[in-house]
Amino acid sequence: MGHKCCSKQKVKRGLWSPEEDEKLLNYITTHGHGSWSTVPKLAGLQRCGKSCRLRWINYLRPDLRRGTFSAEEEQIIIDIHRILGNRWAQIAKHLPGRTDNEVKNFWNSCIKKKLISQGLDPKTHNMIPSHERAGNKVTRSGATHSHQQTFSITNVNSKPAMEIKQPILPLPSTSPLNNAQPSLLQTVSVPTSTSGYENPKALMSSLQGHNSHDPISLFCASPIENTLISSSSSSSLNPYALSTFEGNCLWGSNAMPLEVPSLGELQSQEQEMNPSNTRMKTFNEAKGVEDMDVSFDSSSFDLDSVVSTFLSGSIRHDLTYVEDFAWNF
DNA sequence: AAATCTCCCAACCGCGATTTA
DNA sequence: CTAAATCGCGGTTGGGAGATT
Repeated sequence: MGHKCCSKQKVKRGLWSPEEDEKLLNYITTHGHGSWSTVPKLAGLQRCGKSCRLRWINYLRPDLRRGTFSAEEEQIIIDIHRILGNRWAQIAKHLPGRTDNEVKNFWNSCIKKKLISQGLDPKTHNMIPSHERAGNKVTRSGATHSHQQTFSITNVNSKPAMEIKQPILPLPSTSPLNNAQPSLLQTVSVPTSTSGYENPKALMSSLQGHNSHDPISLFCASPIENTLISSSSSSSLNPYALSTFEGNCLWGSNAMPLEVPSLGELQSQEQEMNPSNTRMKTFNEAKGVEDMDVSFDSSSFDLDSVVSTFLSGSIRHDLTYVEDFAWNF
């Protein structure tokens, strides 16, 4: 049975021969792929367009990196997976020259096992309770909350500061974040006057003065995150990790959801200040790096910018997070 | 040395989203 | 506006290579 998309023609399947690779490579380098469905015919291949596309993306593209993943790449995958879950394409975007397929395979064959051997649930990135760890069995539920220590961000109205005593998500002991940034485990005190939240810039300034190099704390405390968590777009996040957010961060024991501007409100503020600017800019874009496509629409929020910020903070310590966000508040 | 097992990765499949006619 | 075509993504599979028995 062939693919639906090319059921009319006879198509070859399975591994690609060097001759086929050459044909496809030659065709695309001279003509570009255009419509993938026409590529096989024009390139003289008995393959379906879908297969050609996959072969190009995963193997023939000249900008592919290939080879074993570095420790840094591995940590990036783990860090982003903790936030996004199995969003391989999104994760791969942060690893130049790597494909989603490659990242997925690497996760399934290596990282997953490594996390399990460290007693971590690869879905939630939380510790697996010892009684569930026997035989390396990883249960889908149950491991989520048990080893999470509660920390709270107190209600704006009840206390003058919020405290973050734990990283919002547990980091593996091997995480460079743990080594490089002991401040992760320190208390962060951030003035949380109402005006501070009405003016995101003020909040950012507060954060800049307090542990501004702490990605996790800022990740938790930023108005953007609060928006994410409290909006329907939270489905973009790793649902397992998200339960951690909900259980221990914003809706924890004595915590109340913070009153922060919604994304829409932030956008309109942005528009008021700079009406010609229809998009928010990421740090990368502002620096002229490849467009990361972080345009916003009314219903969803692209996590790339958050992840970029998260990563930039964990990798580069020479810039403040306020700079990294570059929200143009 | 042969048979069997295990692991890895390239490729396939199905589905939802987006684009096009 | 709608249906068809196309694209892109994530889950899964199957075969080859190396390890083990």
